[in-house]
Amino acid sequence: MDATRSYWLVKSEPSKYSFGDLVLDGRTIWDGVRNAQAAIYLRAMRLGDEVLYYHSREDLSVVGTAIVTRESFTDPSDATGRFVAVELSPGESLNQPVSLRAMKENPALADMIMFRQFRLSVTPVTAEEWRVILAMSNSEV
DNA sequence: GCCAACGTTGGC
DNA sequence: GCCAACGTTGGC
Repeated sequence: MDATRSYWLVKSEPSKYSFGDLVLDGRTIWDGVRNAQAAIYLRAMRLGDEVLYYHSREDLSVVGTAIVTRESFTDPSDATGRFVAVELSPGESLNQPVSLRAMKENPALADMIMFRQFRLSVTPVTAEEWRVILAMSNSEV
C-alpha cells in the first residue's frame, strides 16, 4: 500500500471482457464508459493507481488487480468527445476471489461506494477497503 | 430471465 | 425546463 496512490474498482462482465482476457492482452483501453459520474472517476485516475477487477453478473467477485498505465484521454469510441478512457494493465490474480456477498458481510466494507451506486462501473476504493479486500483474498499485494 | 434502480432522451 | 418513456446495468 502506498499513500501517494489512489485505489479504484472497475466492473466488467466476464463474458464480455474478463480478468483473464486482460492478462492475455497485457493491457487494454478501458473505454465505453458512458456515465458522467464514472467519467469523473476515470479523469481522477493517475499512473500507478491500483484497481480491483470485479466480475459482474456471473462471478460477482473481485478476481484480480490492475494498474493504471495511461491516464485519461478522450474515449476514441465516443463521438461526442464527452467521455474518457484510461489504459489498464494486469496486476495480480487473487489467490481466492472475494465475493460480493463476503464484501457485504464485512462491516469494514459497509461504506463502499459500489454498494450505494451499484450500477456505476468505476468507483473509488479507500486504502483501508483495499487492504481489507486483499486480506480477504489471501493475497499479498 | 426478471426487474429495480437510475441515467438519458425528447415531446411539450 | 418538466417529466414520462425508454434503455442499460447488474443483483438476484
